[in-house]
Amino acid sequence: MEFDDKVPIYYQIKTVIYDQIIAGQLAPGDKLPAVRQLAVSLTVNVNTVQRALREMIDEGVIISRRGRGNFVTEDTEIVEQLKQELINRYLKQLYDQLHRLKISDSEIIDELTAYIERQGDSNDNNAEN
Amino acid sequence: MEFDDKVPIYYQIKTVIYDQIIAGQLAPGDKLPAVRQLAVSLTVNVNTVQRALREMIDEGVIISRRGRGNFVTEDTEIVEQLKQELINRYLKQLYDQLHRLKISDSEIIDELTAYIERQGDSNDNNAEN
DNA sequence: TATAGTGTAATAGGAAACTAATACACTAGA
DNA sequence: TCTAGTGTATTAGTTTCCTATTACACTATA
Repeated sequence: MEFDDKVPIYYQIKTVIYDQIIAGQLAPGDKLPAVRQLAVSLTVNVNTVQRALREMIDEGVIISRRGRGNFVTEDTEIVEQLKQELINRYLKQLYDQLHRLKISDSEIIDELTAYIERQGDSNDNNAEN
Repeated sequence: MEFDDKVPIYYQIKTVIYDQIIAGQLAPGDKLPAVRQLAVSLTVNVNTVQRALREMIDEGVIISRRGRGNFVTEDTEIVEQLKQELINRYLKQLYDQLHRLKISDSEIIDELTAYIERQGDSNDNNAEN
């Protein structure tokens, strides 16, 4: 997999897995691929995968069962909270970035709308989950 | 200044200065603070400032005059291009992030609108530059 | 009970970012 | 011409992230 060299790999792995959980590709209770398997498919060291998992386990999103595997929590409350937190983080990021450029609230929405009109043609209908 | 420990400091410095140029706090032709001064005010090493400047110089946004200082380019075309590039980069980032969560185009706009309604009260009118 | 599959831990080494310190090169002005 | 203010370069040392390797602990099952 390709990584952004400006951000720690372990952190990007965390993002990828969280995205999959929220997008539903990993449902509550699902077993994750084995750490050694993840390491191979991400072309990364096991320790790096482990570091990402460590944080997700500490946050309660992933449940680790020694000898069995890692699982997505069955607590849908936690998953929902994670989703809201991520959405909010992403929105805040954009809002702050554009505000620093002295772009007004209404312009921000206009810009995003225009961007989606431009780029979003082929993806206007893929949110049926 | 506070930095995000997930991103190299030199890169964040670059972002701050670009933001100031686009927001107009640094106009075309303006002289930047001396590198040693910047290092102090950012509580960072001179070399780190220099690394950020190096990239901006290479990109043509900053003009370096040995013995005199660093200046914002007077080529407003370059500044305008930079602005469009940054806006697009930020928008793409949000769009990709939310799409990975399987959020549809229209929902993205709804979410952003709601976010601004929530958070934007105190800043609804600060884009008069 | 042996073995394969799983998570976890620890050590050593390399690369990138950052700091610290020093020196050099150029410019402007007293 | 001297000096202060500026950008630039170099070297050495620290920290964080990442890799590689090896070992250990637990679980399920043949």
